[in-house]
Amino acid sequence: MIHEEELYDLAELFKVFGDSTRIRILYTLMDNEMCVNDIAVSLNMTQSAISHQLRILKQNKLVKASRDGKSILYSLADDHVRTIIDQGREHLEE
Amino acid sequence: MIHEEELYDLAELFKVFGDSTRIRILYTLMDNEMCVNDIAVSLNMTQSAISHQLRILKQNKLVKASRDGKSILYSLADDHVRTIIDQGREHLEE
DNA sequence: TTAACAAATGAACATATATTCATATGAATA
DNA sequence: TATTCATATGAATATATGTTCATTTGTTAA
Repeated sequence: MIHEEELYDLAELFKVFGDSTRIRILYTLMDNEMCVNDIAVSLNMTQSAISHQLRILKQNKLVKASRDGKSILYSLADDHVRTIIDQGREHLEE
Repeated sequence: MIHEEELYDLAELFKVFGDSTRIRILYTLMDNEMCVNDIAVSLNMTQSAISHQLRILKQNKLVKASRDGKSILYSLADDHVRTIIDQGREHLEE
């Protein structure tokens, strides 16, 4: 049984996955952790745009950050990210 | 390996789940199939708003429709809907 | 065949949100 | 400690999208 409030939280969570920039960031981080600027270069977007989206991903506990010298390395927070993406892919494959 | 285009499709799919009205509709349909008006009453929304959202859900193959007398019954298209929602819930539970 | 009714549609509006641009922040290292 | 550099932030703008309202569509049942 799901409560009304939980459904809103669920929608919020999926909304985070429902943006191409964010999901490309998540995909980029699937292989290895990366710093903000490298992600920006990799996705051919500005540092600012990536930083804004990383904040949302971090708020929703989909990525985590750790400092490495001057840079901050981002990586996937846990395996749910992969699982949720995989389920989505399975749905699309039909 | 995921292609760029597939990532856009994934974002589109999750965008569908990322709206509270749509996810409430999906949740409502988890128990049993329902007609448009009953969904509207159940969620305390207009028939039009529900119909608009059902169209998006149908386009993305998350629900399917079948006629029953004057009404049209909607139901979940397949088990991926449940699985994706369940994965989202698991993430939230932490 | 036609009246009635449920659902679908389209335009308009309001709101949410992604990106840009300029700038601030803050930790590292010289 | 001062400077440098990567990242974060805030305001502004443009765009996307959800709901409403009025109306149309299309099927059922009389």
